[in-house]
Amino acid sequence: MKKINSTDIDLGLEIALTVSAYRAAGQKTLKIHGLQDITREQIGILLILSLKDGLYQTQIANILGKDRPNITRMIDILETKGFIKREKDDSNRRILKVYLTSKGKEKVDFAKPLKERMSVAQYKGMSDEEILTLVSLLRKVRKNIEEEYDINL
Amino acid sequence: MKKINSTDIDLGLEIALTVSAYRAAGQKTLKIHGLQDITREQIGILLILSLKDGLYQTQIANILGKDRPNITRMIDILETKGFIKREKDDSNRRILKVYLTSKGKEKVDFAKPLKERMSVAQYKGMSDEEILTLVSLLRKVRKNIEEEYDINL
DNA sequence: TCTCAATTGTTACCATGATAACAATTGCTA
DNA sequence: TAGCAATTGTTATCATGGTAACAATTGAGA
Repeated sequence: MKKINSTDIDLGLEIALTVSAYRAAGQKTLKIHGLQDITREQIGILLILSLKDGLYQTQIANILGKDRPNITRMIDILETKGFIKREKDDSNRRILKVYLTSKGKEKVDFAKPLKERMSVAQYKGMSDEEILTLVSLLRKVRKNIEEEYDINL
Repeated sequence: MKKINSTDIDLGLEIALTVSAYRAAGQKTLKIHGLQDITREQIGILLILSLKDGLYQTQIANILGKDRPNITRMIDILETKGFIKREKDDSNRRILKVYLTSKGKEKVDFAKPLKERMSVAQYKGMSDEEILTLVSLLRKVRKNIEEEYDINL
């Protein structure tokens, strides 16, 4: 039983390392299943659209916590590859609504079980209560930082 | 009181959003304090070296969970800006040991209190036990993923 | 000793994270 | 209604995340 002192912990680093693990796992999964034509981040966009098609770019950016320039770039790539299409909205000509194509729907159907596997694996040996505790504490830390530094993501 | 179901949570997204908050807070802090000549990630390297000077690049990469190409690039930048210097090691001519310059030490001395402020702020309203629980659960998730996907960071 | 695999740092390449600045559009308000 | 601020998407720029491939070096084993 190792004893940890909370002041010895670099929580930011711990979280960054966890993100690295997710990324590595995601990329390995894509490679194993032959999904070389798309990235983990791009699939994130397709997954969002599979839940709610026709979101416009800023909405996608907000959901995923990314900037608009990033979304523009990724959507460019996804459109070039034929996974999504952009459509102008007559009621507000500033926005571009984004829709999955049939090719995009196929891709997301293929990818969903892979994500599901990770969802299950990450919680191995953890109770439902522990999971909720983890998320709750994580959100608290995030809220603390956002308030202290006046950040609105 | 909102009731959350663990299957409704996208933990990967939660963690990614938390990282975004850290990044935004860090960058905002750097800007406010006029540290426009360096980034949060670069300061991370300086901080590591302030704890243990003379590490070689792969060691730094392992500590920070980054790839060697990334470290090469960042060290290039830090060396160009005069914050660190590389030195060959005669006992092993493959490695390059990295040392803080006096300019680098100044920078890290300036940055340390800023990091300290974030360390305190992030835990606002949390008990020591909660902090340890959070880290413990976070590490468990990371370990689960690393084992399931055979990842060695 | 010779050979070959592993390690270290590098380069090249692509995708993402982030900021600043811009045009087009919308909407508030004086 | 005229003007101006806010919103949306885009472009350009720099830094980081990640992979593949490479040269130099090291080290272990035949």
